[in-house]
Amino acid sequence: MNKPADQQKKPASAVTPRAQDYAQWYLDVIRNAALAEHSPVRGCMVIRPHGYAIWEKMQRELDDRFKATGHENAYFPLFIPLSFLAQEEKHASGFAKECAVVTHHRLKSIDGQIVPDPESKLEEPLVVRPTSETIIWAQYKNWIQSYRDLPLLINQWANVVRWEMRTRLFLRTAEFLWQEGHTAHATEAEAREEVARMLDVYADFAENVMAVPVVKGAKTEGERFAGALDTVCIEGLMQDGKALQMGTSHYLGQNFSRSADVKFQNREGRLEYVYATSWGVSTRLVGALIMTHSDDAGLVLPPRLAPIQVVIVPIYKTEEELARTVEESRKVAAELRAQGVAVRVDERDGMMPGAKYYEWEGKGVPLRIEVGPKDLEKGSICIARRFLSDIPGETPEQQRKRRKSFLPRAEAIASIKPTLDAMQKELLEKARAFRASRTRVIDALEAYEKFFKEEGGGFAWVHWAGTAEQEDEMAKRFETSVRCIPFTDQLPAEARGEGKCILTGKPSAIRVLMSKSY
RNA sequence: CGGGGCGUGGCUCAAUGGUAGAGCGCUCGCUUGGGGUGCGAGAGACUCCGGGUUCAAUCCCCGGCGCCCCGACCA
Repeated sequence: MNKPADQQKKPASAVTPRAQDYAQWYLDVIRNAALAEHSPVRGCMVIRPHGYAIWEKMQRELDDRFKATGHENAYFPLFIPLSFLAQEEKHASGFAKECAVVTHHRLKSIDGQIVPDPESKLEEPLVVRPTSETIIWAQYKNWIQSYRDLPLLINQWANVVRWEMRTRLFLRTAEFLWQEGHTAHATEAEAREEVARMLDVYADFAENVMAVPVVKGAKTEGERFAGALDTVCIEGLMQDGKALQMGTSHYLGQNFSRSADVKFQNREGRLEYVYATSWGVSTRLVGALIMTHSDDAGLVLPPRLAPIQVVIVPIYKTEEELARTVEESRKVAAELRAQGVAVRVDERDGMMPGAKYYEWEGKGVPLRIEVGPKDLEKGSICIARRFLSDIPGETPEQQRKRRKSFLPRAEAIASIKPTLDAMQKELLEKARAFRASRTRVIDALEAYEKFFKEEGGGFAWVHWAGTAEQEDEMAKRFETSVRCIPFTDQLPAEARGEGKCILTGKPSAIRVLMSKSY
């Protein structure tokens, strides 16, 4: 059996599914599945059409939720004058090491070499936005005078640049796409409500759209956003046992309104600085999606994010059969589209059906319909699912058979939407079951070490009362960190209650989430 | 910025101190079609760059550049 070169060479992980190798297999999948690749510009990524289509679907789902919570979209400049960044001290030092800086505005040919024209040096360098707080708040100063102007609820879809030392496709690239919400409020309470509301939006999106279960909680001081008083986040668990921060929402207090001098006159007529929040998610979510659901056959996409939900493959021998099966395929496609299902008919000629199956499975299409001469005779349709929950001991061959079902035409078409909905739920359940199998409540360092060094790791609920230095110690010894201090309702029942810090033995009121992370 | 690995047709990789070969992909023809059809023909490479050793370097040595992986930094 001949296979394409990119699959002949199986990654080591397919043979030895060691957790550590597994992640690399997924990163490999990203490339092989033609979602994205690194661009010639160091550390940047090129998102290919199939990958971008997933991001577009994410955008639409998120944008609907932002609108539903009263937000509007706007756009602010890519370039930030250096002095703006210097205004908020902690913010500036937090981003200082990772900024791209524009210093000239013209090129010149000197001795055949194209170089920045020394004459064109900018008086003040411009920073390519690593995030937009400073430039947005410089605008808000003009937009906010009275309590009647508040709350100001704005979101921006944009690209940002962070010149990281080390990049990872989808998880950390020099340039990435994201959305950043920046809101202004009259009171602290209102701003804090906004912070919580948007985190809930993210959690809802992660679980119900991405089918990735998440833990909501607060960051420790060391992991907080530069310039924030409080950072809350959602944390997901990837299949290699590492945690991934999937979204953050920050309470900024009056830090940015003070440095940008944004005051409003309250009902009593007194001037006051406004209260700020910011929140964002990025194309990293596409990485999260892949690393949560993919299997050895390639991507697995939840139906709600699949750019193509159903692919129809006509099967034929003769010209005449080709005409008939293609015609029927198009009819079925039209009927499904009328129901709002995203369908693609794969009419490529000269390609074996099997080759098409492999390709679409690799790209994560949830359902495949096969329309062949036998179906036309019997008035039936063959439906094949991308995945099923595993039955222990089952061979791939057996599962392949189990994944296919032959139904009468009308019944088959009626079953598509319910099946997609069911698959969406199953995927979340599958991810939940995986997370549960890799989650431990741990009280002793020996068990902790064993969990992370021998058992593949995952989420550990442990009591913690250590200092920032002691967090570093845990990082050095076990490569783990405090992912978040969970909201109390996020703790599993067996992890509730007081106890003693796993490292210092000091009393602790609540367990925190510890894990290795990206 | 440290530690490791690798640079050979478009891709994935072989081989050899005497200037290269396969699979896939691509083009053409036939064949085939419910899980990666089969056959034939064809196009396509100054073996990353610079220097050294040698009668002779893609191979050995030194330097550079680039890429990948692992750490520190981070969404």
